[in-house]
Amino acid sequence: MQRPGMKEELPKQYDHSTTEKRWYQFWLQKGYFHSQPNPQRKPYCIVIPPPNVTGALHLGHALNNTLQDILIRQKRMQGFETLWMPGTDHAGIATQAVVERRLWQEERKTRHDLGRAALVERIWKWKDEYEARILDQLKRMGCSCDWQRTRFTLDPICARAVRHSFFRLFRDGLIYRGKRLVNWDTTLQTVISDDEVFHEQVPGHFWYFRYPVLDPQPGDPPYVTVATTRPETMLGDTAVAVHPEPAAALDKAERELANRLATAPAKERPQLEAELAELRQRRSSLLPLLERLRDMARQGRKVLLPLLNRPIPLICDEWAKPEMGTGCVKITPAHDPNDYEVGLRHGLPMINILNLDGTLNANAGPFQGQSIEQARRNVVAAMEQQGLLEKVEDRLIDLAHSDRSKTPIEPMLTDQWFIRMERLAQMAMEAVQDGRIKIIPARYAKGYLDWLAEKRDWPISRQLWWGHQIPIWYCQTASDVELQRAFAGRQDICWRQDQDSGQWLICALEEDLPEDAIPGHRLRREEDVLDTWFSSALWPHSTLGWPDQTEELLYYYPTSVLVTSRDILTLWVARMVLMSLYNLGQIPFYEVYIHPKILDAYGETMSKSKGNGVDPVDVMEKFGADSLRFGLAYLTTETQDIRMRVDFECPHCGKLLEQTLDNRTLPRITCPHCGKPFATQWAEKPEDKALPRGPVVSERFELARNFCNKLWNASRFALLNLSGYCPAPVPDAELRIEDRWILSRLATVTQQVTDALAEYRFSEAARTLYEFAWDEFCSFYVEMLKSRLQEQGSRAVAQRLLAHTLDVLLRLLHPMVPFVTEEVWQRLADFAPERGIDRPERAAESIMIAPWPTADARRIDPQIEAQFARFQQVLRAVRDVRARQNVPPKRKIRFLVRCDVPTALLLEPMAEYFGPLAQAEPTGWGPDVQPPPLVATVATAGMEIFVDLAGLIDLEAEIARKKQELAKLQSLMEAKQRKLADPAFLQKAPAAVVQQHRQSLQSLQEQYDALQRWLTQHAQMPS
RNA sequence: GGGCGAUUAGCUCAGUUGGUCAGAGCGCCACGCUUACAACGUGGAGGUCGCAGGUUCGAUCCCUGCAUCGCCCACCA
Repeated sequence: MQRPGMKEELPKQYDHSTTEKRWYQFWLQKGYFHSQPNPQRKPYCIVIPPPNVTGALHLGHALNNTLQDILIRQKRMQGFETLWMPGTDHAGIATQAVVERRLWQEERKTRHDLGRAALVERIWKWKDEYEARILDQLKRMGCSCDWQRTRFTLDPICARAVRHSFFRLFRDGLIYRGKRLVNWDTTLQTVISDDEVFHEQVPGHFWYFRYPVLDPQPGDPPYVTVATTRPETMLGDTAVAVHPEPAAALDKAERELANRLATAPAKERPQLEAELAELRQRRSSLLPLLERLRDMARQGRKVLLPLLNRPIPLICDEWAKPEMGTGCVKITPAHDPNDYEVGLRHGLPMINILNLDGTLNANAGPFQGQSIEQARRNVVAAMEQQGLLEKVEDRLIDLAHSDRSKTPIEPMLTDQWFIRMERLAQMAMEAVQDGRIKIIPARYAKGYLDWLAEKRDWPISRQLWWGHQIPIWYCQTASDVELQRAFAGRQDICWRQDQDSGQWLICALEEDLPEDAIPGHRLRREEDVLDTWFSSALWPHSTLGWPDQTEELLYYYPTSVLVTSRDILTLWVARMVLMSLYNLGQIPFYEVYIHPKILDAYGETMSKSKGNGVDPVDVMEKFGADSLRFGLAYLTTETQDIRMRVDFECPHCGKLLEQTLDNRTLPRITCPHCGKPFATQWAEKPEDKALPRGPVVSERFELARNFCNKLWNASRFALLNLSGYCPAPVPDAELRIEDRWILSRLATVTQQVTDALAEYRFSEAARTLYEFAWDEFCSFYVEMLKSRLQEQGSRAVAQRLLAHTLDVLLRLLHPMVPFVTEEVWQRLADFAPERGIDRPERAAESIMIAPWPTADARRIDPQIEAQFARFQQVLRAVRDVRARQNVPPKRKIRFLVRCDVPTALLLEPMAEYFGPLAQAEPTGWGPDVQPPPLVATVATAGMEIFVDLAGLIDLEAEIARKKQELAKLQSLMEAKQRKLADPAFLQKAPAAVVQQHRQSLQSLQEQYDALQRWLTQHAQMPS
């Protein structure tokens, strides 16, 4: 394919809209993104953290993928065989929930109305739509993924890896089925993992219930009081617990409190003292009762569970804390995690009172069929009616909610599948502990290790329809012999007896089993699907073709780095590590880079549901993809999250309106500037949707947009001045000071950027390039080339240097701003197809595949850089005087520099640049210059600059200013002198530092003297 | 309760193996459309680097405590 056509004229402003699509197509058609195993090169591979197909990408994804593309593009230029594996995640619960919600909103249907197959079909449609949108977003950002390899966690390749992993785990006894108390989401009707639960404080109550004592003996209390925040659970109570050693427990609590009090800061003391007093009070009032109850429990006494009139035992268990509540605790093993443990310890019945939809079941007796809320009210009312409600307290309750449906979690006893973590977690910990996997920044390793150290078994079954169905078939009736006969010689089938139910659990590797796989018996397939993280955990190797030993797997694995944000370090990263170690005996990646999170102006993470999410496409349409990318890289520092104020942009008048907590979820907003309404992402009603949409953008991308424009214009200057360019080596002898300076700086910057990217210091790389390109290349070098390009004699060399410097700069910038650099690269090729000042070579047909620059250490010249800094100092001083004295811009001024001979020798060759850069003309430099009578002076270290201001100067103002400066210098000098008079400093500080301070004082003294001279001289002059 | 991070100019944030590094962008002020760029140029104002101690010849940087904010994990009948 030919290079796509470019408009001949160069617009003054860089127009991203006309270039981005063109070059992306060009790259695609050239096949640059595609990677094949190539033994001649080293591999570099990143697997994308697959975005959920739940919805479109927001700025957090944009950041994640920008950083990956920067790494990938740089490594590609560095000559690695570079593969960026793209794909998306089916995100089981989240996606099904979104589709179900929409089904309900639009058609008032539940998933049961539709049935499994139809619902799954709908979700596939949703997936197709959003996957396309997501991939399009990535492409617009310029991501150089190998699209030919795009995967989806439910596609056949991933599904095969899931089946193989499950089969191996099951065969090895690492997967089991068991009754467990799980987090039940009554809305979605599925179990969710602890990690999908969030806690929220809600106002609630503390109800005190009385349970009558059965057959009270003399001295027994008539009833036992227990407190609860969930009254309805009493229907499932199977015991009341009291501490076995209440006195000892109270002593211990008291000791602990006293210890805390001893070390507590004054502020917390009153609080602690109050607690201590209360504890002592409680001891005297409650202890006899608790000890009595303890004795009763030991005797096997019972209480009567009201409403259901079920006798339940009093038991002794340490879970009942005498210092809390009433000192006694009701035990509901089937609906509370702690009670469940108690139930296991005491062999208590576990009575489930809930149906899957959150209504009460037959075990709830008269409350059957009621919702939890109804039952709660009715239970309380009934207890009150029977005189068994002692009191009610208001209280804030930390309630567990489902992250997916936002409904309160009900702990529920159900059959679930688990993975034993003991061994797997250990392996995953060791991989990080022994340094095989490096987590960057290192502080995140702790969270990873702590989480794994708990080694809690991983619940992997979900009662969903969208996902990988668990490849298990149940058979109740067959015998072991029949199984062996039916599956004789089949390596791909294994089975085990379920401990609880006694039925066979049969696992099949790749083929699904028919109902009649065992003659004379019926098999029933497990309906549950696997937790989404199960397939995500396989992502690095499943996408490369495992379980087959594909060429790709052998070549690219382990992958180079995983780039992600900290919140899924455990959920995803840890699980990838352990599954990879289990399946392949290899780590999945060498490094894990954790990048910052993007927060809104209020410090909240961005999410679509909050309404503060920003579509990167909005940002790109306004600022361009390069600006999005550069802006994000510029903000990616090691410690800070990225806080970003976002604004609505009115589609009518273009003005910005800050997004606030109040307006961010409105479906339509009326622009306060022009009074016209526009739609937001929340628009659903037809009349809202018909309005033009107001995109959400952030002014934090302006810096990057301006930078791209600056780069564009510097390039534009180059292109306008390269006609007649002729490549040739430039010998050192032909280099001028400014050339040696820019080449030295270029080499330094090359090294700095290369190092920064190697260590994931994106912000530093971006800042280094920003400053070099703007403050050095544009502000000085290009300015100084202007006159050289005008003159025939110097033009050719100047062109070679210009082309070369721009060429290197473009390559260094390309990973961050791929589009504008390619646009310039291509145009540059028209004038200067061969570039370089040592040995000019033909430039690559695309900057994407041009070699990454290497720092030429030979060019680094600190002396020249220091000398050039001198020149800049003089220039700044002259400009300063001009501005201060309000010298009209076109008026030329003259100046002298009093300095030593070496400095004068340096300044000499720069003389001609003071004209174009400062409208100034040097009339002499050296130790013996004679300043004219009326001058403005600037004294800097080692130099005194006199600007001739005859007829221009505002003497009064200048004198006032000088006096101020004098005072400032004086205080600086005094501080210095004090320091240099301090024997401790002289004795202990390194000699070099002392010397530095001496020089510094001397220089201050010179400046001071110069000012003094000027003041004495001008004080007598008539103004 | 445990852990992690932050606190620097009006705003958003860099920075430091502890010694002229107190910086950038935006905003503000003054002057300029000078033949790459007003999305620009030149110059300027603006900060006892959260507070209090400590270590050190020397602390914005290291240590301790405190305050405020954010995040993660655990947990409260």
